[in-house]
Amino acid sequence: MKKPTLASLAAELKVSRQTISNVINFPERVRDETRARVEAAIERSGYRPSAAARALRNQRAMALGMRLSPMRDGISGAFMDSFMREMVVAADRKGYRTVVFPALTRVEEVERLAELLGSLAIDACIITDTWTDDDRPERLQAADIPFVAFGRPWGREDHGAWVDVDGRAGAAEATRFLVGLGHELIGFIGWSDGSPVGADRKAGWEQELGLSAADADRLVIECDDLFEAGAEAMEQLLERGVTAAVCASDTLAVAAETVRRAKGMTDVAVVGFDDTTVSRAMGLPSVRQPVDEVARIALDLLLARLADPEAPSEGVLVAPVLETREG
Amino acid sequence: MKKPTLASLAAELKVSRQTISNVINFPERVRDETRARVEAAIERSGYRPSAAARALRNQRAMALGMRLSPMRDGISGAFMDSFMREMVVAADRKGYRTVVFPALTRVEEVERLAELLGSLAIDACIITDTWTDDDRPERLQAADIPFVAFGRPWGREDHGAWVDVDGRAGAAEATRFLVGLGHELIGFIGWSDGSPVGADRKAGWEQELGLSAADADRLVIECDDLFEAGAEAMEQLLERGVTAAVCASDTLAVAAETVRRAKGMTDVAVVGFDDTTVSRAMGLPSVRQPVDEVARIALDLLLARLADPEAPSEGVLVAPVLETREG
DNA sequence: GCCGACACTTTGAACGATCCTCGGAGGCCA
DNA sequence: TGGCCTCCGAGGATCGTTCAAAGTGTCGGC
Repeated sequence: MKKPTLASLAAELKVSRQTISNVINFPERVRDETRARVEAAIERSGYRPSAAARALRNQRAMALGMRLSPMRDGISGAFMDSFMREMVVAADRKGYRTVVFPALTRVEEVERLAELLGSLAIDACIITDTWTDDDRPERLQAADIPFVAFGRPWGREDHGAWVDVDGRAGAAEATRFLVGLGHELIGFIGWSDGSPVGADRKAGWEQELGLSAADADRLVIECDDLFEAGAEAMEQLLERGVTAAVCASDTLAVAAETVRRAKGMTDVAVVGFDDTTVSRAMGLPSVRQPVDEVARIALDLLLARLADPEAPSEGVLVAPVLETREG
Repeated sequence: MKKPTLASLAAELKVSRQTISNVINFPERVRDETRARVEAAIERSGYRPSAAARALRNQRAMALGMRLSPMRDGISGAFMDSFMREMVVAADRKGYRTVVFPALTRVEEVERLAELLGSLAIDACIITDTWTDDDRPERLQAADIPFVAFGRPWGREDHGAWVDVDGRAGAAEATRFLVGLGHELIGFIGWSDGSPVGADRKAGWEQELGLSAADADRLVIECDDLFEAGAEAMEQLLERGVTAAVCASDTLAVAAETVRRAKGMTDVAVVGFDDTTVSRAMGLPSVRQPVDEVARIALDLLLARLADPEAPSEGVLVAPVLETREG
């Protein structure tokens, strides 16, 4: 028993290929009785349209490409994985498959995407982890590769379509939460890697407290996004009299919280970022990035672009949510 | 400037399509001079063979399918993600793309795979997280879907091709390591979910110590794979006089280590499982599953199966490595 | 000078789905 | 009854690649 095709099914049912094709793609064009008969035959035979033939004929792969983001250190490292999950789910709902591929550098990423698009294996792509002066957007535009970015155009003019989470607002909300708990000296533990995302979060904290530059400097510690470094940073902040800390990641927050617990300081509070399983398990407040919403919006932007390549590209900023772990 | 195809390139170079095809697929069939000319033209024009047309003609998608494993709790949750990474890298090296898709249940996973295979979007698949009485292997066999499993056939007879890591040997090695450090009362913190993987690791510890059933019971605590539960378990083990603990995961091990540090017990030791970034950062010994090797072997088995569907299926057990964090 | 051997190269025919054009059946109105 | 329109379906052409088979041209041997 060979795999059924449009032609074989058509011969069997004594209708034309076109009729079956219509049943699948434009059911309203076919008479009810015929449609029912064809649908039954499709069901019975287990016929599945060949994605390859479709792609060839329609010049549409119905697939999206996405680089497998490199392994990250720390507890928050799984964050991009969860975004990828949501992206794949969203694409799936719209009938798009997702092709993942490895790449060591941004340049290689763009090369691979060009290859996949050129060979009609994907129609468009999603890029993540935009950075200051990231040149992928312009490379992709130059190569005519439709894309959407998770991450805004840090220091760029035109950047194509993008979605991002307002980290500044999230950090500000976390800070307000701590102020609401009665804290007055609230520190910030951030990243020392020059990440624009980290700078944005720090800005939210700073803005909310309206600190003088000198005070801000005293209350900030920037370090690697690692457990040990975070613990060290918390020790230092506590020595400086701080009673609460906003952290740029859950990795740092979990470390800070561990220090707090070790010292039994029940009047000290910590807020993290990314709402990871670990902070959730520890009952640690954390700023959640709504990845599902981000993925949905990103996909909508991408599909809009595919539908009308001439349309101007948009950027969307999504508000994060502080999970306070209360009631 | 449209996208070049075999035919357009051939016309431009005044050679036939087949010649260009040969340059790409069987370079030795083409005269050196012609080949050089064609290669230059390919380079210059940026020609890329259409994956869709190839798949259609060859009835080979040159792609593998893999379910996006559901989000896991805990620090070790990222483990399957790292396996997926290695799998994608290995496939890529052999010229295979990887298509990922979501699925809520094992049954849905198999359905999606059948659909992808039927529509010529993939040629084969990889399944992970095999469980006691997992019926995916037989479903896949019934549907004639080539596959390889990461995970052995727990309680099954014929299971097709598989690769797994010898968790029992890993736990035994961890235990030997602790014995070598002079520990005599070594406990085990495991999972309470009935996982065969967990049982295997526990068996390795038990076997190495040659305990009586009563003693073993007293030295084992099984709980959820969560930080809080692991910390609680460690507290209890310490009360029972244990001086070292083998843990079924890094999540539990990090929790146990945190308890140890909080109590300042420098003569107590903990060993984890999965060699995650967190345990690495804490300098905690951990049993590493060589995912890259597993992925390579899994892919080899899968490709062998595709090359010769009649060949008997194999199972391979890979030895894990204890990372002692010493010099 | 003819033949076969050999090394390349070309041509036609698939792979399976969809677009496009066209034809037949039936209904409606004059 | 004839003309016209609508609704469905039929068949050819097409997407870009590769296989199979047939076609060129060159050379040596007899």
